[in-house]
Amino acid sequence: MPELPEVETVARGLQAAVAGRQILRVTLRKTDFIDDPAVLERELPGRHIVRIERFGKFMLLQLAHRAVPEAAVAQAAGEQVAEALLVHLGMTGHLAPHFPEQPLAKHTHVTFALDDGRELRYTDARRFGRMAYLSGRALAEELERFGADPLLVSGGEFARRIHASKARIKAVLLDQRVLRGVGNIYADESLWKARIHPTKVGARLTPVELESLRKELRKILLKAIELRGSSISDFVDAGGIPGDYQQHHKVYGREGQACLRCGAKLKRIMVAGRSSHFCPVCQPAPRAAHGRRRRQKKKTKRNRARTTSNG
DNA sequence: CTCGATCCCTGGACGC
DNA sequence: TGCGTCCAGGGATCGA
Repeated sequence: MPELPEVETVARGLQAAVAGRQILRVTLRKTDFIDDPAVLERELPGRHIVRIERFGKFMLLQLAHRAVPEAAVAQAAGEQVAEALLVHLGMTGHLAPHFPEQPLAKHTHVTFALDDGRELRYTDARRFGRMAYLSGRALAEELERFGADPLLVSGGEFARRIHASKARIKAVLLDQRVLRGVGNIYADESLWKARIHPTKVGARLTPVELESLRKELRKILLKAIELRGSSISDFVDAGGIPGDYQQHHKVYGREGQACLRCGAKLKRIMVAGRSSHFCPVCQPAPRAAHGRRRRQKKKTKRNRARTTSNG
């Protein structure tokens, strides 16, 4: 299941393989995962793929009407992208270049014919992915929906974002509006490393927990990128090669096995509709959320000045 | 704002 | 061998 490290791996592979190429033709088959198929057919032929980068769990294929010299691309890095093809791999999406004589894989739904004779093919058995051509204001607005990149976010911003949520930390980590790119595997792995129970409320994390979580999450993501992602189910990179990080999973998929830190039996529970793997000893359960009586003796009413407002 | 439930979709695991 | 059932989960959506 592609999360940040897997998408980063694919994006890097595509950057090396097809950046600079021109799209000549677009062939669509099933299209229910495409925002507006007609727009793809109308806009993409003739476009040049300037650069491919990752944005959260999306790949951004930056496009232009004419070829852009490499030096100019490097110089423009980080600037506002004018137009792009957004590709989300969902659970089973693959995007990779092929030679036209290679047989079409099952569930190939989109083919881009390139100017060097190859084809960029998108396959997605379950079609949980998404594809959209966006430009200008619409593109900017789409990208603004997402939170901070967990590799780049500062300690202050990370703390502010997590602390702003009353949801359980597992749900917060999976919320793409808070952080972009974290999915189920890396959420569980980072919580285990930081010794935080998945049902602990985000707003109740201590400063120490927040900083530990940010640093461990970052380290885990970087290590996973280095190993080209986790290949469980059927993830492979743009060159068809699986990743190796699944060998390093400490809790994900290890329900019932021994915690590698304390030996306790790892557990799995559902949080926010997703299975969550954790160590019941290393990651102690938070105190019941409703246990907020006690201590109110005679303080009675202090300041009732809480704004009921919102934002 | 946050929650759970439901849906999307197919392949793989499992039981018989 | 084959069939039915359950499960995996990112994200959208809906009602509570």
